[in-house]
Formats: sequence, C-alpha cells, structure tokens
Amino acid sequence: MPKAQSKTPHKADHDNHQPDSDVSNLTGDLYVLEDQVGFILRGVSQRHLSIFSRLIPDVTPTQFSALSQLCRLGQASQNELGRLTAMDAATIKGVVDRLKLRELISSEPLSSDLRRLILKPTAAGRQLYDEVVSSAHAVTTETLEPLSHKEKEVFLGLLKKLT
Amino acid sequence: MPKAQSKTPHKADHDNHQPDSDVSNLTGDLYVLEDQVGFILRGVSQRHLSIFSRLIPDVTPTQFSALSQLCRLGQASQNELGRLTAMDAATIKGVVDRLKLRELISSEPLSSDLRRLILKPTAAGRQLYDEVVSSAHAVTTETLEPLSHKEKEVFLGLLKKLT
DNA sequence: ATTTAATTGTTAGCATACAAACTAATTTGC
DNA sequence: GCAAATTAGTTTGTATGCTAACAATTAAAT
Repeated sequence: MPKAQSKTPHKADHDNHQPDSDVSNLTGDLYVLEDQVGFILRGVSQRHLSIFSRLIPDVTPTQFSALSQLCRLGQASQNELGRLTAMDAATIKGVVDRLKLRELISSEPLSSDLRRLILKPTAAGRQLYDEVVSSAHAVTTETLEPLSHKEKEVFLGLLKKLT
Repeated sequence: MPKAQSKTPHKADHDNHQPDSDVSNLTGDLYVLEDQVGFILRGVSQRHLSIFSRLIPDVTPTQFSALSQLCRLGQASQNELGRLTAMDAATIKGVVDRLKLRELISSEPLSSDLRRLILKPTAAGRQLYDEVVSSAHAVTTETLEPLSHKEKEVFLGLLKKLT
C-alpha cells in the first residue's frame, strides 16, 4: 500500500536528522513524535485556530461557541452553558466574563434558584453572531479543504468516534 | 438530512429550550456547533489529554514531546527544539524552563554563537524518558481504541492531510 | 428536622498557545 | 567596513483548559 506522499507546503525546512522510517513500532522502543496521534491532533488544532482567527478576528473559538449556543437557545445558566460547549466550570467562567466585559451577553441571578446565573445574548451579541456565522461555516470549510467530499465525510465520522 | 439531537448524555434537563424559530440567524444559516470540525477536534484533544495525564502523570504532552526529541537527537538549540515540536519561541521557552527546573534537561550557551542555548537531556531526563516511552505508545493506542485497525490507518492518513 | 449530599459559581495555581515588542548577536548587502 | 536585515531568546499580555479548594444554596436521607 503505497502511502501517498502528499507533502504539505509549509512543512519543515530543517534537516531531516533521522531517515529512519518506521511506523509499526510494536516493540515500543522507538518513539516517533510525528506519528503520535496527539502530536498530529495538536498540529491540526493549531491550523484550525489560525484559520478561525483570520476569518473571525472578533472573538475566539470558545467565545463563539458560547455565544452561538446562547443565540440558539435564547438563554442558559453558566454551568449549563459550559456543559453545552464542553467547558468545565472554571473555563466557562472566564469565557463568560470576557463576553460580559464586551457586553455581548448579559447575566442575572435566577430568583427561583439563587445559585444560578441566567445568561442571555445582548442585542450586540446577536448582531455579532449574525454577522459572523457565515464566516464560521467558512472556517470549517477551509479547515477541511485539503480533503475531498468523500474524505470529509469519512474523516468527520471517525473523528466523532474519538470524542 | 435528519439532524438527530442524540448527543450530550450529561444533561441537566431543567429547561425545555427549543431551537426556537426566533433568535438570530436572519439568513436561515443554521450553525450546529456539534457538527463543526473545530468543536469536535477540541473534544478529541480533551480526551487525549485526559488519557495522557492518566497514563503519564509525570510530564505534560508538550514536555514529553520536547524531552523525546532531545533524547532522540542528543541535543538542540531552544528555538530549534521549538520547531521540531511545533511550538513557537514563547511557548517552547516555558516548556524548557519547567523541564530545566525539574532538572530533566540542561542548557548551556554555544560559544560559536552566543545567541543560542544548547539543550541536552540530563541522566534523569533520559531515565524518565526510558521509563515512560512505552506508556506514551499506550496513550496513542488508547486514544485510537474506538477505531478498528483499518479505521485507524484511514483516520491518521486524513488527519495528517489537515496539518 | 437536622444532617448529609449534590449543585452552582468563584478563586487560585499551573501549563499550553499566540501576538507583539524588545534586546542581543550574527549575517547580509552594498 | 558597516548599516540593515535576520535570527535567538526574553518578556508581557490575553485566552484557553485543567485541578483543587471553597462558599452558598438546594435537594436528599434518615
């Protein structure tokens, strides 16, 4: 099975120290960083972040995740929003704080449960969301651009299995 | 294309918020967060990090990346190591600082180029590397465990295309 | 009903990650 | 030979992302 040699243009220009090509490595002694899924995953995430911040300089990916969910649902409590966006309590707090600081969302305590903060998008928040949502789709498109239509489907299917 | 809502098993189910017709989205552009590659990627990265820190509590993924490259190459300058591990200058500095603090690597200026810091693994660094390298392989194995052998190959091939 | 447990949000600490501004050393271009 | 560009490393600031400890509130247990 000839591994396709699709060399990405922005690849390393430094010297290839070790021509030692091994992929199976069942014995476990040779650790080839470039073949570890975590390392590749990190690289893909970096590229995605770069695309995102270029197409949507206004907010970060996590901020847009939170804003989009609030715009879709209308409102949510802080921890609930964290669950919806896969952020733990400490992380979602920071994201919410920054969105509030920019007055893209608002918060008020819920009278029936004094522990909860009810979050809602402001008019400015909804407006920003509407303005950038098409760019958000473009981020996904450009991130997956190296893949054919069929490959995109296969890839997303497998990726979801690893969550 | 029926978009089932099957995800998020960890629900709070207090509110019955529907994806109401109202809110935002004037263009009818539906942004489903769970289908965006960046969001799924973030979830997979979180799972990988969780597996890594459970199997290798001693160091972080980036620290191990740097240490493994130093052990493989013998030595490297700081920025060079950053390029090898896909970290920018500011990031690799923090990683190197913490590895030095734990005396897993050493640094000394290069007399022929006073800008450069030559980094080498210490004996303790090499020992730690040898001790955990098999666990590092196990991290990759467990991360990919939901996929069949054939799926792993396909997935890694597509993932590398997105770097 | 009082103790216990669970949930919500906050705070602090550590570790990536990147941009931008900066110093110092080296290489280049003329 | 020397100004200019380049490279190496540092520092600051912003933003995730996790753990752990904590207070306040609500729910559950006996």
